[in-house]
Amino acid sequence: MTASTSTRAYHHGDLRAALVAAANEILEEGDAYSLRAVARRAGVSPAAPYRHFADRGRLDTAVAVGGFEDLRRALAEALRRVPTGNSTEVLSELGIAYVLFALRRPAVFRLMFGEEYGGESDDDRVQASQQLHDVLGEVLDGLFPGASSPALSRALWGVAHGLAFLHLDGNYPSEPVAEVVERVRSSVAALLALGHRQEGSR
Amino acid sequence: MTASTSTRAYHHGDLRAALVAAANEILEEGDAYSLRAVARRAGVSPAAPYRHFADRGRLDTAVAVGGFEDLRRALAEALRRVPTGNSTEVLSELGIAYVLFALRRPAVFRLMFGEEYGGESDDDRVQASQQLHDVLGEVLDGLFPGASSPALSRALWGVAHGLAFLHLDGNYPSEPVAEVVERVRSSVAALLALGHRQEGSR
DNA sequence: GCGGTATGTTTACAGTGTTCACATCAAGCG
DNA sequence: CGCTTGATGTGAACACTGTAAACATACCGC
Repeated sequence: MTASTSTRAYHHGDLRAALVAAANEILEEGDAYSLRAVARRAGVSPAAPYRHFADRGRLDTAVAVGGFEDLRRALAEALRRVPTGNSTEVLSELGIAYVLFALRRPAVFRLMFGEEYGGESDDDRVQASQQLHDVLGEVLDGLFPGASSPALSRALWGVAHGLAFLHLDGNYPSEPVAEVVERVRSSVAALLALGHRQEGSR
Repeated sequence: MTASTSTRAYHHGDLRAALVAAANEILEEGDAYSLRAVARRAGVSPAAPYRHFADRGRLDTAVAVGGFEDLRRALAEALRRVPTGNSTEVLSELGIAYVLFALRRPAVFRLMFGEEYGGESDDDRVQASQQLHDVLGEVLDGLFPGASSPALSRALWGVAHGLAFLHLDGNYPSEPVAEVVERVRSSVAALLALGHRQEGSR
């Protein structure tokens, strides 16, 4: 009745989920993150996680995948909040949600994009982020019918992603939030205004 | 007669520089990166680096700062290669140089942006990346006189930064290089074309 | 030449990822 | 019902890491 995932309940009752949860707690509290610390918080021995994850990297991947789902939810919610049709506002709101997510859960965000796990090409992490990319593509398709292209969605994701990292890395202050929001908004606006000026060159 | 840096030559002859060099070697060869590994490659004891860096994090910072300088050089060179005046091409070339740098030295690039060293606010790393930011700002000022704004330079750096990370993280294949170049170019183009369409919305 | 200080070494400790032999529990089959 | 069997967790162990402290040494200014 409880869970129905592949790994259900034996001794502990879905460790693996408990481990991922513990990892998120540690990351959010800013405590030192390690396989052992996660195991400790979940109340199991240091070797226990190895029954569910081949690697410390695999645990990281699981946490990252969860983060991607959360991020996707955050973006979807932002979309619901904004009046549809106004492309500038929609794009701004998406970018803002993206950056704010990064600032709200910096450690998870870093885990999501930080380290590449040398593992196989079927890496869940890549797949999860690909899904996110697809969502953005659909939104753009709705905003700019006909003009939507992988190139465009790439570029816009790039802006949000880049801005998020620049904040995380201390290039811009993360406080107060209102300023961050304004920074993202003005960046998107500047970008959208750019096309006009392009003519002048040559 | 040899060097004239703050830390000159005592026993070893400018360790610190040797350590940073060793670190870069290790990172570029993809070997396991650690304080001890760096010390080993420099031929000194594991404790020796502590005479030059308070922390492993400080070593990382030094490596990152070096990376920022290299990146700035790479961008400057790209600027020299491109016919001035054509804004689209200049921006494309800059973005390409940025992304290619990330792909050429992925580990260093990750070190530059990956982990935040909780240290003081006068972090060299932040300062070095700020310099990079300023350079981009000047270029934009030349390209779009009057229209240049922090917002614009933020956005454009964001694009390059985001694209670089998306490649590094496996969302896009890093080979062949020609495809990467094309991907960056088309992203920039799509972005610059965006402003035109904006009118249609309302 | 001498003393002091910058530099490097040795030794040591706690913490990490990982492995392996072992214990235990759930469940299914006889 | 009892036994095997495989999935799950434990304990002890190994090599490695970052870091600290006490010690050694070489350079430099006096």
